[in-house]
Amino acid sequence: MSTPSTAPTLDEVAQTAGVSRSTASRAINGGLRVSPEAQAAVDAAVAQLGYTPNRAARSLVTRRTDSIALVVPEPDERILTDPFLAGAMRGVSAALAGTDLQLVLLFARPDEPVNRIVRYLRSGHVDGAIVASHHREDDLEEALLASRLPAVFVGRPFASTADLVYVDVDNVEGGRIATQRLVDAGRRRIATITGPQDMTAGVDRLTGWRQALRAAGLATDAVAAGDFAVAGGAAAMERLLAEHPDLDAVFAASDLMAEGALRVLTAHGRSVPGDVAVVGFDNLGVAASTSPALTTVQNPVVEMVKTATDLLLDLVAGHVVPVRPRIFAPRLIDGASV
Amino acid sequence: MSTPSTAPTLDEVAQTAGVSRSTASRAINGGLRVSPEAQAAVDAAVAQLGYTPNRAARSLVTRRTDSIALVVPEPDERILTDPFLAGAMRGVSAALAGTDLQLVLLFARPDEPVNRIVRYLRSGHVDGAIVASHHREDDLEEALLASRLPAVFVGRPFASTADLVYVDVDNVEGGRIATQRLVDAGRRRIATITGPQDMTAGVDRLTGWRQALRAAGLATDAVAAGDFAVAGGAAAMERLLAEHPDLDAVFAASDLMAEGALRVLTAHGRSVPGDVAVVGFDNLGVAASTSPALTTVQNPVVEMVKTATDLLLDLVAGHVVPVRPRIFAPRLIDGASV
DNA sequence: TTGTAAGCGTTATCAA
DNA sequence: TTGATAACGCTTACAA
Repeated sequence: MSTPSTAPTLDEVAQTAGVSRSTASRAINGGLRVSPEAQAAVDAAVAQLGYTPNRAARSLVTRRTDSIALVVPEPDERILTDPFLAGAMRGVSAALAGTDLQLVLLFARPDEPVNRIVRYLRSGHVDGAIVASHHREDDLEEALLASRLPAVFVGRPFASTADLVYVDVDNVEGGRIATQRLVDAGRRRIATITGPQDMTAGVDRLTGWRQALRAAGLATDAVAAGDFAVAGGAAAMERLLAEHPDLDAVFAASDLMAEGALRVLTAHGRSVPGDVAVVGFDNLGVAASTSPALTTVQNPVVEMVKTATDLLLDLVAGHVVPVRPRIFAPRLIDGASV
Repeated sequence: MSTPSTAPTLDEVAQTAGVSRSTASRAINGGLRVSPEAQAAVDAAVAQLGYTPNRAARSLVTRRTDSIALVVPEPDERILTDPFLAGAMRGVSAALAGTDLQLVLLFARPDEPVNRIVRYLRSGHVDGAIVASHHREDDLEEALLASRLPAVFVGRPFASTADLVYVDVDNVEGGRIATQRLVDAGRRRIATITGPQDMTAGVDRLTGWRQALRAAGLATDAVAAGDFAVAGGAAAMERLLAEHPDLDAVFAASDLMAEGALRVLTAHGRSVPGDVAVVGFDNLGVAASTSPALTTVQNPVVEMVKTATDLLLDLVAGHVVPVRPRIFAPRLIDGASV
């Protein structure tokens, strides 16, 4: 009669404890309205049998899964090694530390229809979702909105912003203060290496760069497209040097790209900051370890994502959450590259 | 009567399609033994209602969840930005691409009892688990073994190896060929920067280094402990230079540590490879972008994890999988640092 | 090929 | 405080 291959059920716990299934259930879930004796008996039975509640059965009736998703675009090298994603994971993880919620990481593979992810999200596997660093063509936004699943975006979405809850750093302002720093340092030929233009962070930081230059009456034609990664930054720097050999400063929209730019500048015999000043963006570990250390803009990813998670938990709990962006202020971090 | 707030159920689909619930179920799950007409009617109903099966209900009866876990030690900066984890994710993701299985990333937080993770794994949320880069004190090994959940380890576990399925690269051999390369290049004072000694990869690579040096009759006393990360590698290099100023080569047990070492060497005015030759380990993107590019050892993480995932899927399917390690051969990659 | 009916393991309602 | 009992939404023999 001993079949240890099957996991123990609530019924067996109840039987072992000598109480009814309902009492056992109550004892296990907080122990409200259950006598000390019954509680003790159930606790003992649980320990003895090594009982673990079956989540499927539980969530079938409670309609909760006690896990939330972090949706990330594609599982490629660039995304996965970007400190932004690392920060996002740490933020979620930190926000979930107190609770007994689990984090589920979902990759929205670019080669598959977005509705695969949406189907997964809708099928009741998670109570809510945090969507990070999505691209324009994703249109996860409408799909999620339509699904009515509690969701919070990290980074301003392209569309439907009126109905979506999101957190973000003020990327325009970030680009502006980064560039202003270069202007203040007396630089006059200031280039930029942009982020992907299908992400709002890429677009906004470029806008900030432009604003600062216009305000200073400087030219805004030295632009090279990057992809937030090191190699892309290096390639962009090569192009900039070829097309604008007179440049005396560069604002790179990510520290990784700035790192690539530094290498290229060094290889071309341009000293930093002597010949060319460089400002990056993110300050997520990379900036401090380049040489020279980068002057950069603080991107408070961990705090942002922590906030996003807290918001999501509120939504999941059914609380009313005002639908307005939570915008974090960027802050200039001084390094030795300006 | 229209309550769009509740998700449509199989019953509604069946009703709309004019068939029984079982026929609807069959049509949705592969369509075996269902007439073309019924199939068409069900398909239409599904589309019209936007039906998604409730996973909890389904897995309650099938006892499958169609998702597998990737268990990673702690969500700290070091782990998250390590290309190893990125490679692992890509490997799992690639292996899962054909299937409709989902990847669930789980962090085994170090400050919490390991049985939290085990409880989660046991509670029926996933069909199996891949455990990557675990530490000695984790004792996830016994816990998982006891839980009878299908599991495959990436990286040789410390204990119970007889009963565990795992994949790994031959780290001893990797450390050996890396060091042999330095010996062959005529280096005689060869130091090493080790990985964490609570991980088998760290221990084994050090063993390989020692083997090569002993075989060559060289001293094995220039050892500095690192942590696989850049900063740790840099600190270790500083110590090595202080204690063994005569060293002419370094084997770093990871490319990230090698990168840190390169910086320190440069800062101390030691040329690479002129004064000091350097060999790293991993070749997961970092090696190619340092200057000089690193000579390193290929760590086939993506393939390894892909294999691990395939094994796991076999286990989950109930196939008999021989319990023996799958060991991948390391390969020396030539850079310009030797 | 189709439908009936019996669960899967929980939680929640309600009377005792 | 406790214990029957009825869901929750689905799959799957089994019978038709």
